[in-house]
Amino acid sequence: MSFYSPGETAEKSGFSIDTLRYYEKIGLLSDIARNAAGRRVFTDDDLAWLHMLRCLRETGMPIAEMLRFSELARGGEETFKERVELLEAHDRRVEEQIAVLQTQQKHIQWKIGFYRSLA
Amino acid sequence: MSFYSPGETAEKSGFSIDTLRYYEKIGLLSDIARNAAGRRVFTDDDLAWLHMLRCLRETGMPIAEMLRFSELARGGEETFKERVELLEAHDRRVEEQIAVLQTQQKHIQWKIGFYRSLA
DNA sequence: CATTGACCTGGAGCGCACTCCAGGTGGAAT
DNA sequence: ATTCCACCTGGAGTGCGCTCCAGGTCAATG
Repeated sequence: MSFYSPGETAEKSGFSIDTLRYYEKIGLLSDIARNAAGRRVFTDDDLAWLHMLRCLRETGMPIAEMLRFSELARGGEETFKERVELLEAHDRRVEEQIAVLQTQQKHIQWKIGFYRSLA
Repeated sequence: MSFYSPGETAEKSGFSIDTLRYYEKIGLLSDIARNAAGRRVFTDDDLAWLHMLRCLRETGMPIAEMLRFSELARGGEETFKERVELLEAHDRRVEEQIAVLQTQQKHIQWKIGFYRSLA
């Protein structure tokens, strides 16, 4: 079990088949193997990479930046520093997002309490 | 200081003038006063409402749902229950968003550590 | 009196991230 | 043998939330 059809991959990665095709087309996925019939065959490595992409997407990284990260990931060790910098910058943005959500969530909860107190 | 020009309102609310006009047009803002020249005049109440809208937007509520909330807010006390339900449902989504961000942030931080350990 | 600048309107345009579609292929099941 | 299904391609379309534009008004400033 280390090769996956597009359907299986969609299920495991949480991206739709259309999205997988789209990601390959724009260069987020490279060197996806094909079988004799021209169909995509995904490996465990592809799945791991998709897992990373999912993590970045769910934390709001724009596709343009994921593209930059993919380019770096295709490079060798000499891109480690830049990859770390990119991820650290993103990590700070995620931190900020969480802080905003927590602050605003307090407002919402206060508002709920306010309505409750009047009802 | 209880009347504000569109420019001041944009500055205080964090929405652009274009967005304020758009929000009025689609019905998120109602009964915005005008001066003799036909220009918008915002009140402290408008600002408070914009603050609420900002809170909902920053926590990812879609405009369609904010519209629903505005309708309820234009209603009287008899809509309190529904408003609370809407806000509570949203609160749960915000909770979920925060959880996702925190989980994924751990992955990012792990990845940073991983690259660091190889460098 | 001319210019400037903030604002007005209706409507078009944009950026992002998909998502859908038409038309076709190739292998497996009935 | 034919039906079915998952998949293929290039390209068009979608939904969201603004953002920009042309052309105009009005009050204040130099």
